[in-house]
Amino acid sequence: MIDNYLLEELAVFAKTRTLAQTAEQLNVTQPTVTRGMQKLEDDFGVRLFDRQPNRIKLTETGELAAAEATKLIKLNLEMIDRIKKFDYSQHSIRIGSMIPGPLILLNHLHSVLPDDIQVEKESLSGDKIEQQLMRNDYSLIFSNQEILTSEIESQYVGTENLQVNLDQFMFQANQSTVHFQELKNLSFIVLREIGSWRDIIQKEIPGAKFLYQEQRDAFADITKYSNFPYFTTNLSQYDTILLQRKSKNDDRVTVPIWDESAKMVIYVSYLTKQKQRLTPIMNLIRDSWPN
Amino acid sequence: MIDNYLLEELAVFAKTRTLAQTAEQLNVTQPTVTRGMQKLEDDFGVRLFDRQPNRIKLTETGELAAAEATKLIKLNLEMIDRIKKFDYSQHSIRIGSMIPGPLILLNHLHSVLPDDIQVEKESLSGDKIEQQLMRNDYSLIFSNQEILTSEIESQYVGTENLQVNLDQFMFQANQSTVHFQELKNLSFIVLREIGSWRDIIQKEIPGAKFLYQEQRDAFADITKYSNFPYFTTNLSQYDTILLQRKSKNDDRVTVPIWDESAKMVIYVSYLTKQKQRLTPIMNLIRDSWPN
DNA sequence: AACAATTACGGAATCCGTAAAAATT
DNA sequence: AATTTTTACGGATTCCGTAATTGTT
Repeated sequence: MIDNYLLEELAVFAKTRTLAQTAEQLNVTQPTVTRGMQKLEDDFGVRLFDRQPNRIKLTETGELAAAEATKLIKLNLEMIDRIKKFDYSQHSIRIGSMIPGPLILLNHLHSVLPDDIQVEKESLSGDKIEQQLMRNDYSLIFSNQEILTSEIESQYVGTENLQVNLDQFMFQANQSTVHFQELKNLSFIVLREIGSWRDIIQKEIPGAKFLYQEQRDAFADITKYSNFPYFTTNLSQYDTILLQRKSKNDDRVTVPIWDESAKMVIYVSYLTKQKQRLTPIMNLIRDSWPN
Repeated sequence: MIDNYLLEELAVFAKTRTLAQTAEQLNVTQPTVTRGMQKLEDDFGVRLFDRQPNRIKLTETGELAAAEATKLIKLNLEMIDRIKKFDYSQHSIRIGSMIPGPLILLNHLHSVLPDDIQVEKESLSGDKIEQQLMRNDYSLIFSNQEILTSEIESQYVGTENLQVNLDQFMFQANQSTVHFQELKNLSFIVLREIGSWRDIIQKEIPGAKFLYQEQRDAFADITKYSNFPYFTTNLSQYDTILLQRKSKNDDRVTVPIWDESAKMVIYVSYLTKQKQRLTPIMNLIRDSWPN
């Protein structure tokens, strides 16, 4: 078997093409790399380099070896990552979500959550839920997808309903519910990270304009000093930042949106192997869900 | 990155389940393995073992790490093998064949073959020609298959014709040619390693019996002291062992078999990348082919 | 003159084996 | 009593950096 530090030197050399730069990139001296490549040839029992007094280059075999070495190093690092993440998943629970709603609820439940498990929350993008579970990036992922594979399953946790907050003097604000159609051609302030909701509002409201805002506090400010409508959901009642804003004078009226596409069924997905350990927290969330 | 010798210790421990046996299997002492596994945990930054004063076992994370380690070691060894074989294929030519005919011709050409390339000959079984070329197990493989992939191609080299050697007093021996049908219910002596020919004679000659012989010299003896018919081909004229036998009194008559299935079209397959280097020897063989 | 690779030498880090200890079966 | 793991200590190997050499551009 061949030592990894030699494979790494070879892999770097294949990029830099000189021993000096290889040494620099690895924070060692040139003689170290020289000896390393000599040892590598000795270990392989094969010529890997064409040597001239002032120049060294890979043979064809050397090129192949370098390519293989690069792969092996990558695999080694990926293995370490897999193991660390698996270990982490054994005593902690990382929770991700494709939409912000469940994370708001989790923040609200923070004090009730068990102490022995550490809960982290993060917003996900892309539809790589399966991969992220399989890689132990997360133990629980909330989304509007129900997943069932040989190693993954999902549970229903609740429904999230979109609401729009309208200035009290707008005529739509006097209704008990509203349809997307009735919001057409309006301009809205929207937080950038709202996951799957973004596609929905863009698709369903004709002629609407959206002012996307990255930062949450800036978003709060803009809503305060303007009368643009903005969106919330039935989970927003647990949003502490939003509650602080509400307490100050927000003259908007919250109106539920009645369309089917404004109702999102939320599932939580997880590795079936971990079901037992995750059941309590999933039950807690489902039980705490509004309505 | 994690050193391979530690991964190997872990992989072996996962099999033996005790540090003592691990040490024995690796030809080191127990303390070495103890320290190794401690260092491994330290390098990973993760608990891999449940330890009791007299007992040590893998945690779940440890089991995963051991499985991954086993894979990585295997990949490392396979890589070394690949590189050695590739290197060998750069300055030597290994030649394999699915049928013995071309190898007989090659033996005969031995003195004419270039000296700077070393030619080895071996009989192959199975239909893994592509794999064996891709792995650089062989540079040239003779068979009755024409292969064309993105990296492999084949060339026609000649046709091998089956003949049967019959006792001169048998009525079929008086014909200039013979059909498989006319050989029905006879018993033949056959060398075990005749590759694709075996299926053909078994299929085409009704009610025939075959006395298979492993060793070539024993085969020669049996033919000498019996009058069972046996098979040759148009390439057998270059078979030195067979020629020696012929010179002594073999009263058999060689009769070509006329069926289409007794004519085998022979191709040589190789990596397209190596075409240029292999062309001379392929031309030599094709030019030396009888007829 | 500047640069790249190699060699020589001494030091430092790592890895290993022996011996001994601790605890279990 | 025998087995298994662990610790302590000293030695040996290996690996590295500095300095100097060779040869090229």
